[in-house]
Amino acid sequence: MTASSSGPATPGNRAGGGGPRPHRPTLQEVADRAGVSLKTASRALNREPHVAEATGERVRRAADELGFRLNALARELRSGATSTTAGLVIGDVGNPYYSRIARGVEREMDARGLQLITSSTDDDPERERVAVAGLLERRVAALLVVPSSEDHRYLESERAHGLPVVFLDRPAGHIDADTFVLDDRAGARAAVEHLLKAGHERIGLVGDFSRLSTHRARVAGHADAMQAAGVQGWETYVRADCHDLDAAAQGARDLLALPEPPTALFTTNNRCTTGALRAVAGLPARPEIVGFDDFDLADVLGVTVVAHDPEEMGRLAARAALARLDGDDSPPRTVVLPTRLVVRTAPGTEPPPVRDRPADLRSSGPRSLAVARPREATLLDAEVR
Amino acid sequence: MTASSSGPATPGNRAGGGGPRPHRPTLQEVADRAGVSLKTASRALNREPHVAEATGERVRRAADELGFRLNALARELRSGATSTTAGLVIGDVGNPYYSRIARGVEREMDARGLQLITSSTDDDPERERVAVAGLLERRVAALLVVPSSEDHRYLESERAHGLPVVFLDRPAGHIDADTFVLDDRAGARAAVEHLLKAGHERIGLVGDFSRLSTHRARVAGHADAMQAAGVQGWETYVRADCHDLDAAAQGARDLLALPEPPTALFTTNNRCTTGALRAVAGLPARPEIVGFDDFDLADVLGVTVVAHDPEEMGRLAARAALARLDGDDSPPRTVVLPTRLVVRTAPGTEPPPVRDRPADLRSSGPRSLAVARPREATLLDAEVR
DNA sequence: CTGAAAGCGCTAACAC
DNA sequence: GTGTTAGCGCTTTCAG
Repeated sequence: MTASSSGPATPGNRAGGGGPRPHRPTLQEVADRAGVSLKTASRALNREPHVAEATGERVRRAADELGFRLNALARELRSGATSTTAGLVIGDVGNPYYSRIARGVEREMDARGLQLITSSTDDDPERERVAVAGLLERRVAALLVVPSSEDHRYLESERAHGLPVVFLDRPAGHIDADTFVLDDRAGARAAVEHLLKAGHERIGLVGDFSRLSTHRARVAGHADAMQAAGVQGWETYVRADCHDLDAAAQGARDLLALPEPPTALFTTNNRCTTGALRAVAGLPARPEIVGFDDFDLADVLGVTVVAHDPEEMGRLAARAALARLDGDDSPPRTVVLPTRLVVRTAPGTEPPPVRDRPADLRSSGPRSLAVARPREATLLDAEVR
Repeated sequence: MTASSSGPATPGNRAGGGGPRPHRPTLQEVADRAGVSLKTASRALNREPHVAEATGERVRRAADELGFRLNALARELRSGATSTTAGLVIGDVGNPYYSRIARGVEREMDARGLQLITSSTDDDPERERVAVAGLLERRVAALLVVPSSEDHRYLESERAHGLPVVFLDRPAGHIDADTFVLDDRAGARAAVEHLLKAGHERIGLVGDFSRLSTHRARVAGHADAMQAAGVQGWETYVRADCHDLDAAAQGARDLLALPEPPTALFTTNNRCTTGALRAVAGLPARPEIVGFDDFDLADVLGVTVVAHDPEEMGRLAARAALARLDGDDSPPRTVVLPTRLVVRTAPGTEPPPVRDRPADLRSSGPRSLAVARPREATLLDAEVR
């Protein structure tokens, strides 16, 4: 897409030229104009007590006339070690999953008067490092991170210096800090058990980067279900490293092109689900799809999903960080948030017949509203394949 | 959703208690430890020239040992009027439309070394005011705003003080500043003409808050098409103020419950489209839907949309802001980005027969890749209903 | 190549 | 209720 514009662009002289950049008024100038001391002006503008009504009014008028704004940089430098910002490092704000996390975090921080600086890393460990460094220099009051890297020892000293550090979505490496994750393994297991109960045996898996712990945990859950059902050779049907829609669609197509193609797919996140749905759209024999992550049109499309609430995860993580700021010095905890299998039927599609399965499988139906058990970072252990 | 956690929360003493908050090392301490002056330490850590290799190395080692981080607040306070942050004010990061804008802005700012502070306003003018004030105090290097309020004169003095201010998605009020908007009116007109050409006459409209200029412009485009086709009484089929999915679904249901229900719907943004799709899912006679904004599963669902690229809009706006920072002092411009009608057919659905329409209508088909014409904020004039 | 002094804009701590 | 003094942590300026 291109666009026309109604004015020619001037090359521009580097380093903040651009016409006369007028002077920004300082507090001292406001004070002078109002005929008071610097400190009185400060008090008036910060609406501190012990300022006469008339004086305060005069100062505020002077400030308005000058177009004055308090300088938060100076205020925060002077009055403490941390700024009134919080930092959030995620994979990609453009991805609905992360953007809902961001929304939840933002709401809580906003309620506390903190503005949120968000950085997307595209799940690149190096970019995570750079983003975090920037936030630390900026003296954020709290730091929330969806880890891409494997080792977060570099944040240990920050924690020791009193910075609240909270991890989301994936456990951090080699650091003992507050962490909020989903019950990836149980959620995935429930999804695959659902497909097994519906009579499927050749169940394909389309997943994200294999280096991501969430991916590994979800594959582990898939394996749990398959092994419990006594299904062999499921590893053939696993396609990982599908990080975008096209890769996911291709992964799904590859699976369906196998000599004995899968009759169902488990897609391990929202992008994989969308990609797979594209791949199977219009196919005569559309395989059944169960996806991890709920999405807006899943009900319309009748797609069964492993649902959870990313915004809530963001809120909880933010609240934990704020509690630390308020002096909570209890030991770091890992909170495992439950998932919920939401079974849906494609419109105009008869649900496939449910074949009888062994009892051990039948007993473990959808984990509706399962209560999370605390688990200490065991998700990292999910080593499968 | 609830979750259990593995540790009790302590109420916490206000104001940054939380165990012994150790001292954060300063540059002076690093310098002392390395046995150099403060200024030499500064030069070494900022990798400025004129520092002996050995000296630099010694300083950086001392910094590492102390866990030192430069303080961006202090640096930026000392070295200029603006920080290395940029501000973005949008409706809701959790909404894919805005989050893609945010992504585009973030990419450009990141390339320039600016971190992005994002605030969601829920399209509330008062919250816009508060968010902007916070960003200004923080001395953001540039400010990008999706306007919720009607009057942005309060930003004129900031612009005069040299702050690049750019508006996105909707024109600002009473201020002459760079603006990037969509060709809402033409896009809407193309959408409705498409439906008219397909033989529909009773075309419902489900839209957002009527106070939003984008809504008004899209209704105007709807009106353009209806009037050109000589269709009367279309106003009966307009439902506005559907700001969330439920409201949109309800709006669609209301329309379909009319004595003479519409046979097609034009939904004026992604939320309205999703809501309407929910409302019509499973209906025996599903009305045809054309939506403003493309979305991930539109192809799978076979929904015709008015497509455009929010991320690109974000990038362009960010680039314009950065150009101003680099001294571009050309007159403010308004860039109208084109939309593109993407026609899709629902899977398993025969496209409805195309009735013959008057020639004036046939001549104005889908505006595929229409080139935008510059327009000076005329979108605000879209007064319909 | 290195250092000493000054001060960015504001608030803390104490006067008065 | 108001003013004075000092200084947050760093970079700038100017000397060596």
